[in-house]
Amino acid sequence: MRVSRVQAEENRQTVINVASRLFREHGFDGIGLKDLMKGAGLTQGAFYKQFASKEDLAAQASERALESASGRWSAAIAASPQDPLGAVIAFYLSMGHRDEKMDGCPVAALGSDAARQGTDVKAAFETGVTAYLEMVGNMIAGTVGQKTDDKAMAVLSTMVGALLLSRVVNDPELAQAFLNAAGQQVRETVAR
Amino acid sequence: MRVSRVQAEENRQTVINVASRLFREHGFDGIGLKDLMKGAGLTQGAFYKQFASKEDLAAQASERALESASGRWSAAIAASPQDPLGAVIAFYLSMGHRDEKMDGCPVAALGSDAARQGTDVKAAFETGVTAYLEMVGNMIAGTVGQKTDDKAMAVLSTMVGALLLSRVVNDPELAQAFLNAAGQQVRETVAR
DNA sequence: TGTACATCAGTGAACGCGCGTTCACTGATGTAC
DNA sequence: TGTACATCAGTGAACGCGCGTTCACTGATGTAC
Repeated sequence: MRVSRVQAEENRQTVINVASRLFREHGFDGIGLKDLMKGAGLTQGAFYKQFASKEDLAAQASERALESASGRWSAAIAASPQDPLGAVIAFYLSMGHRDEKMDGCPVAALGSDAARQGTDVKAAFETGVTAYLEMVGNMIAGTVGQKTDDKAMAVLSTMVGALLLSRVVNDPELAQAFLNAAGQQVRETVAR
Repeated sequence: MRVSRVQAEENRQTVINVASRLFREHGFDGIGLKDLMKGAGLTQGAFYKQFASKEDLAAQASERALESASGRWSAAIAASPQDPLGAVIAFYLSMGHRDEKMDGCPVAALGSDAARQGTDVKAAFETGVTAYLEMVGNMIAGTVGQKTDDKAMAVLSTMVGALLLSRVVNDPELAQAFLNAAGQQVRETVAR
């Protein structure tokens, strides 16, 4: 039956939020519309009243996931003004983050998938990644030497790569070693 | 009809080789057994005479992809004994590599997917990644300071992350900037 | 070496299933007067 | 403010399709003598 406009918009946002988590956990191809809608307390038939296609939702969910991840970075930075880099490293390069894809970095969780998607999904990632870069750039600004932008891109690359590598191996010790080595290099890069 | 044992083994290897390329291009969930077998000149019915399941093939194809990628590294290193690092950076952190997933690094192409797979696929990645690390470690051995293992892990993380990031954005200039920034940082890390 | 027979890699159709998408219908919401 | 009607978010079944897997069958290969 019909539902108020406010309720409909709320439902729409819930679907996007749920999808941003379930896509990160199972991949774009690893979860169907039926389960995505069920996660939001709706049935699959309602899907096409809100979204043009599954790929449309994938793009909006990617955007949401990246916003949410940005929020975690800025919260960590704001909470530790004396050592923002340490705070970011502590949550991003942790075994907890490795084992929790659903609420973690979308680039590590969905990067390989996103590379195969269309322009809209990549646009969402591009916007999100640019926001990450700005945040990282602000965090490390003031250091001398090499351009801040380059440093920010290198730092982000190292952190994303280490998290991804930590997830594709079984051995927790090797996973931890990647996270540690990346944290050390990031500190050195920023201090350089 | 029946085929000689030699031919059967040859067919099996062809399927693994084809799968190692098509999985990298489309993801584990993005291509079906019918197309994988067709790529090897066979029909889908023959699949279960050679493999226990699709996941079994995924594990073997992952192993093959990582071996093939390792071969490219060692070839680049062997071809440029005066500047092995430069040779590795030149092919790995290039727009050509960004645009060619099928023959490229399996960690960037399938890492997010592999993180969701079972123990066998991750074991293949772990073995391959360990081989990568040994090669990188040998390449940068002799440098002073921080442990070689840590440097190798940091270098690999940076390169994988930069390639992945270069692929999730639409803008070729931003993609190129990630590759450049990563190359620069890798050189500095190794020289440190 | 030659013959008879068992083996089994490969074929192609079929299985049940879940996918993304469409659609007729429902009934509360929103609008017009 | 109250009434009549149009709108449309959500339901649940159905669509065609391709998926991973199974299976009866084929006929060349490999083996036993």
